[in-house]
Amino acid sequence: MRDDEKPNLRRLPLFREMSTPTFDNLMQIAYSQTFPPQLELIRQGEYADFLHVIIEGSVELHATWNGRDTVMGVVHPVSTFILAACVCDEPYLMSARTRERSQIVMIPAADVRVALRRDSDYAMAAMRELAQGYRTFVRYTKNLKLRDSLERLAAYILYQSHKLDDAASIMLPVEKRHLASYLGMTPENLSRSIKAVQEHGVTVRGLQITITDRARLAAIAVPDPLIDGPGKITASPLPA
Amino acid sequence: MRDDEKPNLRRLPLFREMSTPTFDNLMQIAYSQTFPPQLELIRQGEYADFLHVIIEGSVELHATWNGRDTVMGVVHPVSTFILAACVCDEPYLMSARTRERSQIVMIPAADVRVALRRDSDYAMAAMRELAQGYRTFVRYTKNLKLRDSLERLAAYILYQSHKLDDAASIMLPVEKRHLASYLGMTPENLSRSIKAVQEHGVTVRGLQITITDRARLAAIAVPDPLIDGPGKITASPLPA
DNA sequence: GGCTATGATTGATTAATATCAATCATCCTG
DNA sequence: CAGGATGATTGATATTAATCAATCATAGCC
Repeated sequence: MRDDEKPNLRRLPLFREMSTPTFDNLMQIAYSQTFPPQLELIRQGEYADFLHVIIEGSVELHATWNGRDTVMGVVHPVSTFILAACVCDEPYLMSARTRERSQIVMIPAADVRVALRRDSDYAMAAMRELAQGYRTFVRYTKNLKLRDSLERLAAYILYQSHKLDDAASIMLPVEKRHLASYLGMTPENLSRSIKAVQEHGVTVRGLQITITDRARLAAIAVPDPLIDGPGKITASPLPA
Repeated sequence: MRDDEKPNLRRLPLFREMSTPTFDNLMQIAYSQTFPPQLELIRQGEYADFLHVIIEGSVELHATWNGRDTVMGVVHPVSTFILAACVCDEPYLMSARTRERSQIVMIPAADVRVALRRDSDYAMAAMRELAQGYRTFVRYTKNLKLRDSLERLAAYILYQSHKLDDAASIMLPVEKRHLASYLGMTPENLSRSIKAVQEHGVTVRGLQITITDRARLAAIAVPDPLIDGPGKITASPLPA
């Protein structure tokens, strides 16, 4: 991989605190690659060969069973994914595909495990990353189990706005049918929920959503940091 | 805490590989307590004061929002819970209550964090525990999003049997309404699903469930280790 | 510009699940 | 043993969400 890409990685929480020799060693065997859109990077069930770090673009995590498919999350730069599978040396539980042209750094999982054993600061960072990821998933599950679909949409809008300093207007970062799947509903249902939520302090035009009455929207969403997350402080990590 | 309780803890993956001084030090400040049934040990939103280890009994993890409540999991001996909150030094995302009279060892979270920094083997073990817990939650979420309620019940029965060496007959380990909540449905709905599943290779009397035709049941459940877990190999860890 | 592919929306319908109300077991207790 | 609590079940109904089918935008693209 190119030298000018390394500082980006070095800034990541997972790599920030590791020793320089360990980092340089990992970087020598890591390689960087740019993938076209819609490419399946990882298929669930395969063994974890590489820790992936997304540098540019975005990657969607999804899961399949018995012919059905659901979006589990989206990973944005700069963060790692499928750390858990690498640590456990077990099969991936989710698949991953690029949503757009994306640059990914891949580090062989075996080398990651060696580095973890050798560098305790690195292990601490990995531990924190996994703990964050664990909590992200607990919140996601609470959202699914405790809110119905209209409430989930309202909370999603409110949270997206909150991440942007409570901006009144936001653009949906993904196609609507992918958002629908992520929120645990069908595209048709999302369409109707979008119509319904416009009775509660929101106007929608295409992918642009404007909050006209935050209090009314919040009355539906009942935002809660124990579900929606801490706000604009950190990027959400999503290992696997 | 009593000396004769320590070997039980020492056997835990999380404590097995740590150095003896670190372990002894932690044990000096840890204390063991027996709680009555139905006692709220942890309330979601509070800050993580203690890492909890369950020695005897069982503990239910649940989550609350806007007056609704849902069961997120059950923890059995010997395992830890709410590790993630301790590691992150952030509020608990779930509440925990004893299901029966239970013995719990509590280790101050601050001391756990110190021990993690000092003992890299301990950090490695915590990392693995968190990775396992993360994966457990990914599977749980996949189950909720990809299967409908009858399929979830069928998979649950099949998996409980599988954990007991494919025993033909199992006893439900929890009250039905708690199982219903865990499986993401109402008690009434579980009742009807139990009736429905008896058309597919199962007979139920009270809490006892007998599989009469495994293939027929599997045709509904479509068991998958990427959702249901690895089988009878390990106890499922559930930190937080 | 018209054509085509893709995704979004809408309407009609069905299926799944929740809710409400009542009854039925079961167990515990006095 | 009767009475009372608790949880399970059942039936009727309402709500929610999924499915099916069609239409509608939009964005390339020739």
